[in-house]
Amino acid sequence: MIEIKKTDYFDPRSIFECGQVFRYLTEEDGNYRIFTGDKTALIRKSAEGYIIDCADDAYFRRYLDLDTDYEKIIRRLSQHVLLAKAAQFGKGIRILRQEPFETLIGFIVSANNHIPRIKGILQRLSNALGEKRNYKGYEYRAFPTARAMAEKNTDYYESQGLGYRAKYIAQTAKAVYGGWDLDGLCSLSTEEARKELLSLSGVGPKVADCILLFAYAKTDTFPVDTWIEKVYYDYFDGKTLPAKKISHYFIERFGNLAGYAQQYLFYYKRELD
DNA sequence: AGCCAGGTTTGTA
DNA sequence: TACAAACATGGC
Repeated sequence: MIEIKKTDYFDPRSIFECGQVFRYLTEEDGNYRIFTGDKTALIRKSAEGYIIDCADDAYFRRYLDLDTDYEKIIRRLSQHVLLAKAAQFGKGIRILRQEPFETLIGFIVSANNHIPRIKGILQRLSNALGEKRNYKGYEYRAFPTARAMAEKNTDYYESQGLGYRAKYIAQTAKAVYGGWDLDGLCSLSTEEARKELLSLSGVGPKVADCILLFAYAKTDTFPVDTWIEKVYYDYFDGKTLPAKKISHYFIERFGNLAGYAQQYLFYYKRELD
């Protein structure tokens, strides 16, 4: 169990609804039930702030990025007028450190897809292929292992409603099970790790950047999707630019804070439009 | 009813 | 290298 004192810089709604993660449930009382790998936790409000009910404090402390100083990050980003506004709006966000394989599969599924549907697909896959787990009487499924996913073929994933992504998922799961070294990316530079990820089926520039940011905490990345394109058009330049150049534009300005900037801008745009 | 989604792949010049 | 079309599905 982890206790978090009331602070501006931890808000479950912002953290889980900001688009970085797809495996969580909101409960009627406003609690968040979260899943990562084969673990679960319940985040609930308390008089002093929040309680993280979980079996492994050290794991969730890292997962929730509790040892990073977000006040400092926001102060630095706030030199830019729009980012000051966006960061103020999303100040409760924390960039999760998610499981690499789960993040990889999740963001392949995310391509050209709606967030509610992505969540549904990942839940279905977990229910079908994930191992049963139990925490304090709460039954749930782990995210499927690479092995479990590699045992299924394209046809299976099509039957699960993955559409044309079925092939990418089948191929990439087999690659990882066959020894493609996800863990090895930790020790690579952002640029090198990105290049490696791009060799996987279904992983293009945007998905690679999301994996680097949300699983490896490589914050010198700036994933560009349709929403961020709108942000750039509406607030920065008044014209469209290729995704690669938009990404470059923000990384030049914000360096290793670019990833945080991206999340604040994404959340701001998506919630306010 | 139709648009569109946290894009990638494939084909073409 | 750069750009366009094709791509499955279902939530809204």
